[in-house]
Parts: sequence; C-alpha cells; structure tokens
Amino acid sequence: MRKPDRNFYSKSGVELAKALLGCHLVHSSEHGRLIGKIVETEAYMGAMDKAAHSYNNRRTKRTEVMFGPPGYAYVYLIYGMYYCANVVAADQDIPQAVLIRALEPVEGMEKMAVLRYGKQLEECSRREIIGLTNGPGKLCQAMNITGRNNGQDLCGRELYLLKGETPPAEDVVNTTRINIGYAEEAIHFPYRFYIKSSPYVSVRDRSKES
DNA sequence: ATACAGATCGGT
DNA sequence: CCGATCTGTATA
Repeated sequence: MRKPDRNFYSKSGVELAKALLGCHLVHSSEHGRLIGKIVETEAYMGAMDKAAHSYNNRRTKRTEVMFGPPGYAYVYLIYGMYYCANVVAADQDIPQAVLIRALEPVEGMEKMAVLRYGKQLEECSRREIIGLTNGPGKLCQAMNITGRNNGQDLCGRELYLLKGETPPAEDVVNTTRINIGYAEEAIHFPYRFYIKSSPYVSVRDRSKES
C-alpha cells in the first residue's frame, strides 16, 4: 500500500468520501504506530451545504484549513469533549472535507484499548472492541488524534493515509448523514458512504441494505 | 460582554 | 432521552 500524492485529494468531497473507503489511516505518535481501515465517511460540501462548518463560505479561524489545499487534516473539538477528524478535499478556496466516521483497527489495537478505556484489550468485551472505533469521536480517541493534529499534511510523516483496495460497489452503501437535523434540505443529501460488510459502521441504514 | 448551539458519547 | 463540557460564532 502506498501513500497517495496531493493529486489524490484533489477531487470533490463526495468523490473523495468514496475513494477513502478501504484506505488505511496511520498515526505515528509517541504511542507507536496506530492504523485503522476507513469503513465510513461523510462529505461536507462547503458553500451549498447547510450541514458544513464552511456553509456559505464561512471563513473563520476554525474553518481556515478547509480553504487551503487538499490533503490536510481538519480536526475540531465537538461538544467540548470529543475530536472529529476530516480530510480536506477539493482545491484551494473550495472548502470541502470528508469526515472519517468509522475505522476497523488494523495495527496497535492493544494501545487503542488503553487510549479508549484505560485497560488491556484482553479485558475488553466484544461490544467494547467494536466500540473502539465505530464513531468519529471514538476513533479519534483510539487513534490519539487531537487538536494538535489540526492542519497537518496527510502527505507528511505523522498522520497520513495509505491507499487500500477499493471495496466492490455492491458492498458500499450510500445514504444520508448523521446528526445534522438542523441542516434543512441538506438533511436529505446522500453524502454518507459505508462498507456494508464491516461490523464497525457507526449507524446502519437497513433500508439501503439488501 | 453575553448567549447559545453543536458533524458525540455514555449512561438511564 | 439527557447531561457533560467548552469552543466558535453571532449579536448587541
């Protein structure tokens, strides 16, 4: 598996959200190397998307990274307690991004258990093991991703991606996004993608699964 | 200066 | 379903 170049990220949020499924997210930190396979993503499409922080091209200190070049990390604090990790998409001045909503642990699972629950992996229940990375806040805790990672270059050496195998189309579900009830018409935009066969998906849409 | 809501999570 | 917990953002 290879680290994609900048050009890989230079596509629309929706296109990148699809392309990220199956890729590995790697965090090389003081805790060692932590790796997860991306199994659920959501696109945030900027100017026309009422669910996006960058809706109407709102440009603030927080949203600034999204206005920069693609392939950088946008990490923000939500509800004063959890971090969410995004990959900046599209080109300079087009503030689109992809939220990573779920991972499957690939490497460093023992460290993930300590980071999430403060205990050893062997002591974790089946439910806790799924709960390691099946949500945007959870995966940041497990991967030790914090505000410190905001603005980091994913073409760099600390936080980066490895291009994986694209899942077959029949295993990919395309549906609406989670927890954006305030976003009016954007509630219905089909900007969420997930790998149906993965047990780590955060919220399933049974009506779109066959 | 102040008010308020939120791309979440865990427990009830 | 509620509360935790706090920052970004808007309004005055």
